[in-house]
Amino acid sequence: MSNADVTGQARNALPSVPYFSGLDATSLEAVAQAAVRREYKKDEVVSLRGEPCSGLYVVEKGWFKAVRISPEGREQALRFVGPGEVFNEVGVFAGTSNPATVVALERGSVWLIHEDTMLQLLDGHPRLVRSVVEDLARRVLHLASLVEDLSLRTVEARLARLLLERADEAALNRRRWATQAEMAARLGTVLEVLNRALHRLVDEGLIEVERHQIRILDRKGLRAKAMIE
Amino acid sequence: MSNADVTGQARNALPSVPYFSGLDATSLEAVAQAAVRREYKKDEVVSLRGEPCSGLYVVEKGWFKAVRISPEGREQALRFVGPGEVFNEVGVFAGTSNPATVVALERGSVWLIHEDTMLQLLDGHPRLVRSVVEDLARRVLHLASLVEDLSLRTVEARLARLLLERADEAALNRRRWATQAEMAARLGTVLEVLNRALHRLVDEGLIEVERHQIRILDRKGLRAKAMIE
DNA sequence: GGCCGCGTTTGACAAAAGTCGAAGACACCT
DNA sequence: AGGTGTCTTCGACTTTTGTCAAACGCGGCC
Repeated sequence: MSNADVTGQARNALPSVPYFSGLDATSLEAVAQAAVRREYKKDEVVSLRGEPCSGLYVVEKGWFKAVRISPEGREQALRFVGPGEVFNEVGVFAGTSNPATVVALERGSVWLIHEDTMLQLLDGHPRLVRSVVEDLARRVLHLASLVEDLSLRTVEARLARLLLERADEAALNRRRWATQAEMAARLGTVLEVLNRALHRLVDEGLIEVERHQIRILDRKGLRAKAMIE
Repeated sequence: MSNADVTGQARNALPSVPYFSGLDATSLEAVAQAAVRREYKKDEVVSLRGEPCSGLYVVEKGWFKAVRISPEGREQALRFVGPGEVFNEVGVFAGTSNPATVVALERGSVWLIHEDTMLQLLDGHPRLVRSVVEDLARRVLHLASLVEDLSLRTVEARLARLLLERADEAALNRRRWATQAEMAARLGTVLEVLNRALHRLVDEGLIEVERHQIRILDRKGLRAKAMIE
């Protein structure tokens, strides 16, 4: 594929990304010119924590996770990122190395934009500034809740919260990669503990677990477990 | 004290705050006009988590802590804030309610700036934008490390890290309000657990605890405990 | 169909963290 | 100097979480 084709693809894909929605045609073109496409297979590492900042990533296709890993190999997921979302912003805007290790959960692709491009773009693009600032503020909010969860709630309560939060209607459809091990990493615990917590909720009749979905039977009961308020 | 006097004070104090260092005279004047001064006694609540966003706070004097509190009353400190620093930015820039409860650790004072003032200021002030964006990115970084700590490290390892991080030279001077209970809240545990961890480090000859300072005897040993790398 | 691999489930156990109750030490106030 | 309240220290105990090892189930592949 020629260079021009790739830029054309970028020109096509980027405007629909919420992050860049406020950009004028000229700037979008500049970003599209500067964007590089990358593809990843399941479990491939996109960026490694501590490495020199590689730039801003925009997800085109597939899902990715950002994690911190302990010396012993335990994993804490910081976030999961899907199509249209952006990651590694923190490294770019704090001017530091990559803030987390990012791994592909399935086959997927991203656009990589060099940090200088982003930093320059910040001047004179008020709508982009708003996007960036709001995005960062929301990330702080999300991490603060994660801290609160880890520090003040049991695994069971965290699980109940997760289920309530992510279940539209009465059921939560699990993606192919959303195994119990991934859920455990998200909640900051291990597979076995999560599994037991899940079954305790089943035994109490609050949820029902099936092949690729979890059904919520008793929202009120879950809320009590979640220790909301 | 008259209104003019108060504004004069603000005009005097704000330019030395790093956050506002990039602002031109006209904008600084606008901020000074809009700033309200507040005083707090020890343990007074400055802003309450979940309440409508009260604006951006700039610390003039004293120390404050931002915390999340569980229904049972356990406390997780998110950060400690001192003179020249800013808090509640996240509520302002995410457009949400107050992200955390903030309490005065000692007698102190702040300047309160209404959120609209800040949001308007963002347009056309590139240096302020840089400050804000970098500040938020650093806050994300800090919380990510806190998450990593809580999830992947024992209390003892967290304590060792805290000591290494905050001990300039070989000693760490504790402020009057830095009791073991506050340290415990910072590390996400309770008084007794922290106390025991502290004494384990003493017994192993890594540190020495005195009235208002902690002396580090063996940096290398501490680093091993901290599980760095 | 039978084998293989991944994800799930289970039990027994170990370790870390949290709770309760109480006593000691110290700093500050009168 | 004595008393009071906060901060610190300690012991015994409970609960929660993590580890290890093994079996099970289901789907895809030869």
